[in-house]
Amino acid sequence: MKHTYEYPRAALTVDCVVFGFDSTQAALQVLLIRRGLAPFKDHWALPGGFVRVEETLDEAARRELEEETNLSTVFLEQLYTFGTVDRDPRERVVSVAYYALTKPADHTTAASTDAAEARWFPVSDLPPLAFDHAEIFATALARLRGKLRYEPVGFELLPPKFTLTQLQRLYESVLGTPLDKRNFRKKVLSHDLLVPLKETHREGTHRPAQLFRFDPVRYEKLKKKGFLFEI
Amino acid sequence: MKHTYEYPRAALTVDCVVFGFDSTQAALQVLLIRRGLAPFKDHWALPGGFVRVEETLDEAARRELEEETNLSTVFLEQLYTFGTVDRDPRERVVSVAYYALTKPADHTTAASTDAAEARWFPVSDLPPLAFDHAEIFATALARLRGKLRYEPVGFELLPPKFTLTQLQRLYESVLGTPLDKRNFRKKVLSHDLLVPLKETHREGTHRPAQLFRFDPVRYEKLKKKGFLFEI
DNA sequence: CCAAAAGTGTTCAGGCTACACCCATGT
DNA sequence: ACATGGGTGTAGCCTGAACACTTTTGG
Repeated sequence: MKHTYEYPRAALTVDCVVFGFDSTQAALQVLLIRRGLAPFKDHWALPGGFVRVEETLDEAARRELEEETNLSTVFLEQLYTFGTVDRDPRERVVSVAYYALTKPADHTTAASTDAAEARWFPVSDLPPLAFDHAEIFATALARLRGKLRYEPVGFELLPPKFTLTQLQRLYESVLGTPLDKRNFRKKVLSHDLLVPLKETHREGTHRPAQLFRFDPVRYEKLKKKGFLFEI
Repeated sequence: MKHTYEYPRAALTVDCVVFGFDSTQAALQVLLIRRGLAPFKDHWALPGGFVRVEETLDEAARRELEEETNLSTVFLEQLYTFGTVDRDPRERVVSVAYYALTKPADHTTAASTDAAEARWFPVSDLPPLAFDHAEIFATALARLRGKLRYEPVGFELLPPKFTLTQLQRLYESVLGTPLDKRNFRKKVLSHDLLVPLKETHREGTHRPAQLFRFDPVRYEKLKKKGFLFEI
């Protein structure tokens, strides 16, 4: 069935910048898919696709994420809308970009899916991207950096149980600067949002590390009182 | 001429939240237009309209602003894209919202224009708005509050020459809290971004106030060195 | 001389930075 | 016993908050 309008209309898509964190390599990563069709056939691109007329933008982003990368229940937030006229060579396409944060547990399921090839790349070493996806990615990374400083989103990138060193490595690789161990620990613990568990993380030939979990309930309470995370 | 597509497409619009500041009343204001057509006929709404297929989103926002309110050369930044399915009763409409900051000099020209009636309203006393424009406005105000704390955008709302008291009143009415006069002056002057002029602002029966201007060149230099405004 | 807003410094407390050593474990 | 990362405290500095009086003008 065809659809006819008085004036020409832009096509509307969503694109997602999906971040993941590899604790063993202490590297921030992005999920890309390889395009099977022209234009930019065989190039790497952000997962995304057309917005259906009966779904919201958020729903479209979540649907595409699930279809293309098999990820669900991730942190997802709208980023920016890209609307230069020639960003797609075929026709006018306006894209609402989102960024997503995923926990490592979801990673394995992510790669093993769908028709298109999906792969994690370290943000420090990305392949050339299709369309204006490099610009979208840069915007997302800048946003993640800003967000991480003021809101506790870092936990979205770690497993439910994590060590303070893992958290510090995450902050360091996102912000791109080394942080002082003692000051970092003092600061994050001072917020009283991390609950120490009765377990430890043992790995390698050294003292085991205390495991913590993030307390989202307590965070919601603090937020209502006009609280800033600030690290 | 008709335009036909394989799948139904959402219409794409831009809407602008235009802020102004009335120094004499120390009140933050928003520019609204009265709708001449259904739906929401005679309701107040944000200025905005359809995005043409050959113009970028930024261009569309600027064009609508000029057509509907006769404002040009204002600070304009993309805010958020609103895409719930039923936000427009007629059909699916996705709206890219912008917010704009205008200097008082532009205000007079703003009201006296175009077919539709345009008026400034204090943000503390808005009429009911059409569509989901109340939500868009709330998002814009929150964004302006955040932005003002970290970037020197306040000057976009003041005339080129202004007094420190005017600047303080602006901050107070946007942030919604009274500020300490001495601390405020110390802080803003410490950034070294305000240039004292050889003129004073005389008004009423009291000591005249020093006039300042903002130094955007110096700001650009500082910004490159990773500087934060922070007030 | 009175009313009204402009302009100006100091003190105190709390947070940020810098910094070095002992602890628990596996081999 | 040694190698490896885990874990801890303090002192100086700087920044933010609180706070009251003098100055300049017009009427």
